[in-house]
Amino acid sequence: MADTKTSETLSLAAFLPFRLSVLSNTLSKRIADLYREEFGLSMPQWRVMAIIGETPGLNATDIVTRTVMDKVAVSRAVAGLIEMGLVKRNAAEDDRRRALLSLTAQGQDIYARIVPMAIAEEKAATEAMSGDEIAEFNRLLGKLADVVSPGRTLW
Amino acid sequence: MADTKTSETLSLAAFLPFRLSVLSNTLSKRIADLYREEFGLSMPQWRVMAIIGETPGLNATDIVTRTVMDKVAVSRAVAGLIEMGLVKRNAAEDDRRRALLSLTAQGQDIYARIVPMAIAEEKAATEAMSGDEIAEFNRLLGKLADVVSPGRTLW
DNA sequence: CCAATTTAGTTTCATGTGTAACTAGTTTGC
DNA sequence: GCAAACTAGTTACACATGAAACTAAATTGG
Repeated sequence: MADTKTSETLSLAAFLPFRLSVLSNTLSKRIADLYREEFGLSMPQWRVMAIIGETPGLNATDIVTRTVMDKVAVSRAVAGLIEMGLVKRNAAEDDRRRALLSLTAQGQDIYARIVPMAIAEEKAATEAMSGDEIAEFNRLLGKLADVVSPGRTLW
Repeated sequence: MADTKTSETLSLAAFLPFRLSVLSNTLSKRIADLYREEFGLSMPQWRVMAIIGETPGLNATDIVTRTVMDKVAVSRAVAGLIEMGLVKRNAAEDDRRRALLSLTAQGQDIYARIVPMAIAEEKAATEAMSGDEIAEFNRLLGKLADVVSPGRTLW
């Protein structure tokens, strides 16, 4: 049976993982540039600050699970932030391996200045959508995330 | 007026650029691992193959604009694919700087084997959504992309 | 108790990635 | 018709990233 194999072709431009990747990378890069210019923070550093600002007293391992960042990336980001004087560590009393992290006064200042910028970025990106559409998009994003990383339903 | 600045906090887990980034990176990594194990292709290499398979006869610059990849990344991916014998180049007659790219027979074989895998990945990721939801998600993704990179409405 | 194992976090090393400088070919305009 | 400017693609370099090995502290079990 000469079932001529008309090799199927894929439209990359319509391929969901590709579209997601392009959008996400463009957006991330834009935000990263902004924070780097404005505050000298890398994207990993900003993520770490964002988490500590939101929930002070976490240790590095907590940050790894919450930010889905690599262990090494977190370690380096924290080291940089401490050097910049934005974050401080306090050894946990019960377990001296664990270092509890929090923002310094200076770190809180910067955090307070970044948060509105972050919110503005998000608002700018979604400006073409109605409130309902944004909610729906977030809901569907959750469905995707849930299939792709089932464990991570912590949030 | 002592307007005590109760520094606002941001929920990283609900922050759209963050959620997009985590989802996209998880998905990309999964697909990248698959292609690397199965075919020894890096993600940039797979993207280049996908574009050439879809539209043979493009040159590197075309690929840059269509894949939103870096010039250098494309150059390196193409070099690797040629070395593997999956892609061939033919200098354009009218402009000898431009190298027109197409898949070799072997390249087409691999392409034909990857396409169904890619489609299956996409299907798996969207399995929790109805057809309408998928369509809606894509539509809203387009709205976001359109705001974030206005030029790129080529597709 | 204390040796063996586990866990928190860092350092090392090998690889990937982007910016900038470069080479080669083409177009422009005088 | 050719110097200057431009474009396609590659190479070099500097930096970012992640896996694996490592250090130090804590837990486990015998």
